[in-house]
This record gives sequence, C-alpha cells and structure tokens, in this order.
Amino acid sequence: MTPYSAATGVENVLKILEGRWKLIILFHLFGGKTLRFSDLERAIPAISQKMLIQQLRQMEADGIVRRIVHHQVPPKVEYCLTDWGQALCPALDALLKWAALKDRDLSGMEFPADETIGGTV
Amino acid sequence: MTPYSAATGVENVLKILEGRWKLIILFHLFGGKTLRFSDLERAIPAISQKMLIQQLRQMEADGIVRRIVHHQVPPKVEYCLTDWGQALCPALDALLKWAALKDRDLSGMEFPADETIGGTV
DNA sequence: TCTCCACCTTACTTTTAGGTAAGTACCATA
DNA sequence: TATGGTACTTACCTAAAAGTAAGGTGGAGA
Repeated sequence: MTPYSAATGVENVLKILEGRWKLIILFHLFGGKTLRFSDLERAIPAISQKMLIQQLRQMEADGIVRRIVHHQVPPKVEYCLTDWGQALCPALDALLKWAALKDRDLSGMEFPADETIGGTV
Repeated sequence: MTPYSAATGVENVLKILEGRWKLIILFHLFGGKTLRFSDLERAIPAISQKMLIQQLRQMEADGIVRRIVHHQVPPKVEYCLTDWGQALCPALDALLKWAALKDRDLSGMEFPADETIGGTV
C-alpha cells in the first residue's frame, strides 16, 4: 500500500461526505429515521430546496441514502439511510474521538505506520 | 448531542483533511517520517510549490504537522507529523474499513443511533 | 376555474479552491 | 561578478461548488 493508494482510498470516502450539507442530513437520518423531503427542509431551515435535493441525490447515487417514492398527489417522498449508510456511524465516531484527543498527552502512545493503513481490509 | 453539533464536530475534522493535497502529504509523513520541503516536492511531482507550502501551513496551523527550520544557507526546513497527527491513522483506517463494507451483506448488523455519536468522548 | 401543496428543475450569480508563472532572499562557490 | 540551490511569495487566472430566485407538475378541494 503506497501513500498514493491509501490517500486515494480516503479521498473517495471524503468525496461522499463532502458538501456543505451532507453531514447534517446524514445525522438527521442516523438511527434508522425516515424523513420526508419537507421534514428535512424543516429540520434544516438554512438549506435551499435545490441544495437539499442535490445533496440527497448525490448521497443516493453514492449508496448511503435510500429514496422511497409514494405515488400520490400531492407527492410523498421519503428518505432514509441504507445499511451501508448506517455503518458510517462508528467511522465518524472514530473521527470525533480523534478530534477530542487534541491537546491531550499522547506521549507513550504507539500509532501504526502507514503500511498498516487498511491492512485489516 | 444534536444532529447539528455532531455534524459540526465531524465537519471540523473534514476541514483539516480537505484540500487537494493534504491526504497525500499526510500519508507521506505517516510512520514518523521527517521530510524536507524538497523531498515532498519530489515525492509529489504534480504539486506546485505554492500548493505544497499552502497545504503544509494549513496542516501546521491545524496542529497535525510540525515544521522544523534549520537556519542555514541554503535553507533547510523539515516537516513531520505531530503526535496528534500520527493519531489520525486509526481513524482513517476506520473510514477505509467502512468503504470496504460496500456491497457486502450488512443484514443482522447493529449500528448505534446518532445519539451515541461521540458518546465515548 | 382557481388556488394550493409537495417535490422538484432551471437559469443565473457569487464565492472559493486550485492552478500557472514569475519573482525574492540568502549566501556559497566559481 | 555571476550562478545556483532551497524555500518560499506574489499576482493573476480558471473552474467547480454553492447560493438566489423563479418556474413547473398534477390532481384535490373551494
């Protein structure tokens, strides 16, 4: 595993998470919640409809969000996370735990070399 | 912990990692390596000097890279990761492991609800 | 017939990240 | 006096992301 391939792997993950609104949408859907388009609009007042749909569509294309259309008038469309999307939770938790280490004493701790990155995969 | 605060926490981490070149620099420095500016230039041929210094300075400001100046002519400046920077390794590994789950059977797995995000911190 | 709701779509503008190319400082050596 | 090696700095340009505002669809109820 070269620095390049490891970086590329992480970059591909970050691409899924990047975007001004993706994380906030994600955290609204964590825990198996199912929300309508209008629920998300209300939950995130600052987002525009264009941005909301754009981010949702990208997350759907990436496979972390499932879109459920009920053919009715007026329309009803629901969004929830896929199993894979739910599985993001512990990985994001690892990032938060890392952030919380800042300014703590890390002396004496051992961290793996980059050769081990993704080694368990 | 609200969806908003959890998302903000993760966003702050992503800000540190975002940028066209940060991860590749990071992976070159993982494992306790210390490299000169010119070493990094050689290791990452596609990067311009402006971009290299810009990303290094941001990473230094974020506290994940340490800059060591040797006052000589010609100049010699070395870069390595801080302890905190090294500690990123397992968190990035978690992201790679998650990516590897795609298209696998996740049925029967239990994932924590968002209320638990960062709960151990 | 008119309005309304929910879920988008489109056109346009602004902001920001990134890229290119050139220049600077320092002194050592030829 | 001129050249070169190292680590930057500056000015300018381009492309992608994000924001704003308006329009569209398709029936249900007034």
